[in-house]
Amino acid sequence: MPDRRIAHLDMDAFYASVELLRYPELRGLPVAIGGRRAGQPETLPDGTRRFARLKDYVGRGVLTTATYEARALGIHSGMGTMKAAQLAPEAILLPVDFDAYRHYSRLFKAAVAAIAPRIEDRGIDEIYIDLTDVEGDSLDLARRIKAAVFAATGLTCSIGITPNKLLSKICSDLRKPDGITILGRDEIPARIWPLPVRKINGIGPKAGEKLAALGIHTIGELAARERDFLVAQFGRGYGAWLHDAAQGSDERPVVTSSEPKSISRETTFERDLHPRQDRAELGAIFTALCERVAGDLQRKGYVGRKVGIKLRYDDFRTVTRDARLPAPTDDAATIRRAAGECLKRVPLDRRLRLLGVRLSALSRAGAREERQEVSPQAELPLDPA
DNA sequence: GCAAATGTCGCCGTTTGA
DNA sequence: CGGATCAAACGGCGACAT
Repeated sequence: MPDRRIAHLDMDAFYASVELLRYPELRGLPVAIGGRRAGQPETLPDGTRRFARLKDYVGRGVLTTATYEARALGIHSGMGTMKAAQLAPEAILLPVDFDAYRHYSRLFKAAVAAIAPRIEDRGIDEIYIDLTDVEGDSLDLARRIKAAVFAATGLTCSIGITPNKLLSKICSDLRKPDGITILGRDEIPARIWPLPVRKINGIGPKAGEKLAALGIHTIGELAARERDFLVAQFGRGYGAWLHDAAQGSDERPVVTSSEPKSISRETTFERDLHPRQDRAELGAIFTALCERVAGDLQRKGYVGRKVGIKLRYDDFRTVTRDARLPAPTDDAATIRRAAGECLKRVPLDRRLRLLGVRLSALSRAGAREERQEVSPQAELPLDPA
């Protein structure tokens, strides 16, 4: 099996960059994008716009993106908006507009597809591209793809090209923004091994901390460990995977189509709510979540057979419960009843900050389920009767 | 008195079917 | 009739990702 040629493309500060397309006067300024009703910009009679500042924000939201100017001030995605406001009170704050981001997402993906059709979707702002059978030099292709994306959207991206997804994902991040990084197997020791283990997609906070406790900080240090040692520390599956990843080996194919496994809605309340004191309010929120999930299912044409709930207590502990339905559904009232049953199985002795509803075990709504085998009577070999 | 929303996957203990 | 067994399914949950 000859080496593949896989690209990972990552849009630069995607949400923020889309916002800059419509508010060009913000270019060069620190700008952060935050959830909910972060103040909509207001247009003055003379046509100039007034923007909300981070310091004006009150609430419990987090930032989803920030421009590179804002990042220079210590702001990053996932950071509490209130906390970011302390670091950069004068930075501009904009609300998210997912419809706009989805629009530009489609545009950039279509532009890439015109050059290389084997694309794996990885969320709204990144993709893997299988370039193995595409004509042309890697650097040339990277330039062509970036030019096509810019022509279609006015947005820049960063690209890594290597023999597999693992390495390409690392590389697309090495020269950001607007960068290209091409790397062959022979360059792994020099370019990959010096990097921190956390650069590997799949090593998160927990594994990173455990590795650090073992004195393993760089990918090279991980690569130097015996496979058996890692298996002993992390278990058969994950230990072996860590070993392979550190060597830069990864055979996962580029997957060009997939079906959703679950559809969910969740919400964090303005303030923590008490299951008894705020019963009515919680009930209304719960019902609304079920209606929204049902709407999502219907719009996307799915029915689900498993209903699940998720709740987060005021101390941030999270619990889930789910239950199988007798038949798949996309009906809000049916979902609401099942979710209510799940809720009864969970201790409701303290305040809640979040509630969520999920449907899984999905199937397409259109295709009339072929009847389940229903002849339990016929096969009870343990019953001599 | 704080840390969003949505989704996937793997592990593990328990239940169930045979 | 009861016990033992094994695999699949289920349910809870943590880790990780964007």
